Amino acid sequence: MPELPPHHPPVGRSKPAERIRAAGARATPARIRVLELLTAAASPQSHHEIELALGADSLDRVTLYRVLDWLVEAGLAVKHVDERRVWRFALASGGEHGGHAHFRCDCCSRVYCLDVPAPQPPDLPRGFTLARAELDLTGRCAVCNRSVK
Amino acid sequence: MPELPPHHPPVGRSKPAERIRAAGARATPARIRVLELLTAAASPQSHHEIELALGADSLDRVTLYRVLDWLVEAGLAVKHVDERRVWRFALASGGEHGGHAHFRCDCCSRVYCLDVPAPQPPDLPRGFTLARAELDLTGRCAVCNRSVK
DNA sequence: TTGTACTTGCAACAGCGTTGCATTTGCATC
DNA sequence: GATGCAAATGCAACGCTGTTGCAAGTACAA
Ligand SMILES: [Mn+2]
Ligand SMILES: [Mn+2]
Ligand SMILES: [Zn+2]
Ligand SMILES: [Zn+2]
Repeated sequence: MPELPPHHPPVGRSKPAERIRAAGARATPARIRVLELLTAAASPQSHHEIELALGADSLDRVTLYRVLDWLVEAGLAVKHVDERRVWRFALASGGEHGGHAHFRCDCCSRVYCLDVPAPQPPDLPRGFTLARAELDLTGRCAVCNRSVK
Repeated sequence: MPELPPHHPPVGRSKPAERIRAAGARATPARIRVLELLTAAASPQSHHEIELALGADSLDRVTLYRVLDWLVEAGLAVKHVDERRVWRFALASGGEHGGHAHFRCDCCSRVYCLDVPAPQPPDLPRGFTLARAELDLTGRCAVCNRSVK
């Protein structure tokens, strides 16, 4: 097994196992596989989509929920509800989906990353604290529009 | 019972029963009460909140779901999921909550109407059609911030 | 290699919403 | 005002997404 190179890549880009240990937890197969999968994903993934992607030798349902929750707690992932009341998970801001807007298809529920910058956070009433400001776009995607032409 | 005045008010503002019949359905007590309630509501309401507001002589749970769904189908209301994966209902765009942004508290899940104009809808990729563009703000509200001081 | 706290898997559960079906009711028509 | 019927309701059973409790297994520090 090769030595680590003298200079590690930045944490946000290091290997899954390292990133998990850096967050103070054990690098288990479950966490590694899920983190790899989210890293490769082109859009936010639902629990169900991840289960399918993991294939036959999937994790236990509950374990997957716990892995996903841990990734969020650890700051490695973010989760949002989609218009079907399902959580969708993506790498956290340092990762992929922090700086741009997303489009959610009402019909197929797919999520698309757009080349639209995140909106300017507005002033809030006294006493409020902002965690997140997102431009939320919904409608029908090209795929669905074609099939109902 | 007094006669109708010679000029009706515009449909969007007429009495609940009229608005319901104008949408081609029967003006039942269930629909009238729920529509009145949404008209008076200061922010988008969940199924549960509406049940509580209706009080002891509430509707059947399922009937309330069906009334709410009908209101949406008929274009009289809009529904969105909140961060707890619960549907929230508000009068449709002609109504109250079309022209401004909302703040959702991650802690208590309340929805606040803000004095921030709705965002400019951006250009979408070819083949996509936009149904809704919303500025989605989340964080902690003043009430929750006070109680955890 | 060993010990232990952290993870996992399984079963049971909970919340929110939906479906099927028998009964009731708004309202168009007479 | 009475009549008839499609539309709306109430109730029970169900489904999907996510959670909790607990015994068994495992990563990794020592
Ligand atoms: Mn994205
Ligand atoms: Mn509003
Ligand atoms: Zn689509
Ligand atoms: Zn709050």
